[in-house]
Amino acid sequence: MGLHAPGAALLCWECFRARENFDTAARFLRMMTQPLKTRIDDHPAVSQAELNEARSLFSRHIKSVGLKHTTQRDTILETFLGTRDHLSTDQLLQLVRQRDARIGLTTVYRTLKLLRDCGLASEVAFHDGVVRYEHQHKRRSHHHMVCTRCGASAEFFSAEVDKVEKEIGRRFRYAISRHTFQIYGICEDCREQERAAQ
Amino acid sequence: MGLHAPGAALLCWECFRARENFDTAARFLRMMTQPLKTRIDDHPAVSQAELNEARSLFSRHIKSVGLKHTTQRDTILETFLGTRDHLSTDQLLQLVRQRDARIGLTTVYRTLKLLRDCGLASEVAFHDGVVRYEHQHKRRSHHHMVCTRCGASAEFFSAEVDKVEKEIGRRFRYAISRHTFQIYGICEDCREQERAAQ
DNA sequence: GTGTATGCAAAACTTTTGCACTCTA
DNA sequence: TAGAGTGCAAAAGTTTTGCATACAC
Repeated sequence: MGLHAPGAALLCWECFRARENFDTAARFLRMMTQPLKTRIDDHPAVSQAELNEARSLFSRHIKSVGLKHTTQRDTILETFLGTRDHLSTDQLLQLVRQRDARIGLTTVYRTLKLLRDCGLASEVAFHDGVVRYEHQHKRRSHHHMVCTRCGASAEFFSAEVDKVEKEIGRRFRYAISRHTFQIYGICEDCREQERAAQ
Repeated sequence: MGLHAPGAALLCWECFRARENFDTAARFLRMMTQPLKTRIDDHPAVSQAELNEARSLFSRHIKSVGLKHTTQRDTILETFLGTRDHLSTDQLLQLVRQRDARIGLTTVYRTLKLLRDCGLASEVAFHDGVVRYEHQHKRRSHHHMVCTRCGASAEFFSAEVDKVEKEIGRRFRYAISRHTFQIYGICEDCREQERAAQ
């Protein structure tokens, strides 16, 4: 959620309401008073073996397109694989800098695109103005259920959806590379808070 | 596709390749030499009756949140309903200005959000950095098949996907509002052009 | 040594906001 | 006529680019 005027959070309800419609104001206040929940998934921590495999996949890709191996790219790959959330580039930068404070934002942007190109990362759009990435190495096909109030996201799996994907590709004669399936709604916790607040 | 340096298209192949990896360069050149294809759907032109219905729905929404009816909002609604594509705010602005040249970008942004809030428009993200809108009035639930080379998009329908949506909502106890399901791939035409170019 | 990678600062681009003025109800 | 809407210009926020320097092969 791009927050263009951070000071706005300090406005009182009436002033805020005066500028925005009721819904927007209410949504914003709720957002400001709740921490962003983390991702729910079935994804275990990445093992040493998997890390090595990912590293060699990355190396191969880098060589195949005539680029070079660097310590920064390695650090970024490792940090990325160590996460479980859907990360914005900036969030990843913060984590990367805990390992090497001199790595720049641009490098993270460029490396994430490389990771995307070789299939280790995939972009997820949650309709809030920022591109997020999740790692994709050896993960099974999955989809997202997103709460539009608190930002919680849960993953789910569905053989039907995977079947539909193949079928539609065949029907339209597309060579399919990937899909994104997000369901948006309001989670139980948020609905309860809402009920309690009334 | 946000094109940050329009001059880049004038670079010769070697210079461009020197700066980007092969894939990026190739994709960019293809993109620059092909017109964006339009949307394929089952959506007939909006009838006068539907237009009136949409207008009254919009009016009701506007009143219910304490806002006011204006000619600009009317013009934008009508223009929007007259389209069939997935429009960026800027594209819609161009169309709107054919009817009234004095309407500003900001108003279009604000009005699209109102239309989204009352369910007449929905946001579609095709992973290219711009938010697009499509109109949603009386449309049946549908999903998108997108070509990542030429930008063509086709709609498809699937009872299974709709069933999965309900089922997942129940399982996670979410109150579902909407979903987005996009399948990405390369269409037959682009694959043929690619084969021919080799 | 040649050419790619990096990091900074600046630019590009989309979206939001502040404000003076206009219009709706 | 009070309060909301509009359009412009400026700001905010994300992503990309230019360039001098550092590094990999």
